[in-house]
Amino acid sequence: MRTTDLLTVSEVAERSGIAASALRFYERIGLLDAQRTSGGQRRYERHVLRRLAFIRAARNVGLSLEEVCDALDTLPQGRTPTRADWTRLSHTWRARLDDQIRALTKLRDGLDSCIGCGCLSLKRCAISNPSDVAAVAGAGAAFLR
Amino acid sequence: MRTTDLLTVSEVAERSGIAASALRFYERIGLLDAQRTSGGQRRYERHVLRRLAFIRAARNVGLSLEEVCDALDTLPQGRTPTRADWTRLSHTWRARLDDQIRALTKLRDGLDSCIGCGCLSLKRCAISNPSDVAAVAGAGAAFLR
DNA sequence: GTTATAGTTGAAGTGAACTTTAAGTCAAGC
DNA sequence: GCTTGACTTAAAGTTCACTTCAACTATAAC
Repeated sequence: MRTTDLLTVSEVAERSGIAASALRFYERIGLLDAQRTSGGQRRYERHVLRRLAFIRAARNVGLSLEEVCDALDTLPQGRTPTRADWTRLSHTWRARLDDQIRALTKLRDGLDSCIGCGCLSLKRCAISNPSDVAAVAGAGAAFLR
Repeated sequence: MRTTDLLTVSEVAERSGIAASALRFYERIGLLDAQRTSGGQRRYERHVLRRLAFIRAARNVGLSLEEVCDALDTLPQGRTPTRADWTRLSHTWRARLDDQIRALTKLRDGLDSCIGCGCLSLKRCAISNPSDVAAVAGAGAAFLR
């Protein structure tokens, strides 16, 4: 095994928990960079692990890869993000999480009252009225697949 | 406009908020039934609106169409579901909603502590550790698209 | 130097949940 | 009875986020 400060694709895959094929895919859509050996193999700097953790966290929060791209584009290229950078970015997530939690809670409470009243009238029922949830869904984001 | 007790596909689409193409799709996968006119056009009974409200609510809660099929298959065919039927079904949803709310809340609180501590160490951070969320994601369900 | 393992590419495939298209048919109002 | 708008079908297309494939090449350990 090599002992440089650079990581191979399978090392990054294992450490990040993201499949090698996904790493190549991310590179193709411009979400991830890699150096190359003389033979053309990828070698990753360690900071990609943080970037990947960021990407995964963002995906968990319901952002699409496109949104992650946009978010990361607002970060300074090359330097480690400052606390201010991080705070700015995380505000988006925070708001999103709050919205999702609110919508789900409302859905749950609506469900409770349905059970409680036995109304069976789904079309008037809170749970079947998805306006709040729809507002949260945003532009085509897939959440928690 | 006709004045029978049956609804056309576009009427159902408008009242349910589900596109006509989706209604045809649902019929193809066995999720929805329709009578036919002598000429072959679909005519829906009014109770499909409740079924569709159910389907939409289930989708909002994160169930896949396959799961919705399974859920609806546990309901008695033909008769209006009783309160017991409804309670049984909604238990699944309730548990799911609780799980999702818990996971999202944990994620949000982890994010708060990241901002608070300025750690920037995403890989050790609660928000980048998706174990709880992953557990909620289930079998390929798309949530809040 | 040989060999096993890990890596490379572009292109095609996957699956969920639909939507769109094309070519034609039906129903309602006048 | 004719026109207009709504309806029908099967098949192909779409989007997202990847994965799989086939054919080939590089690297590391011995």
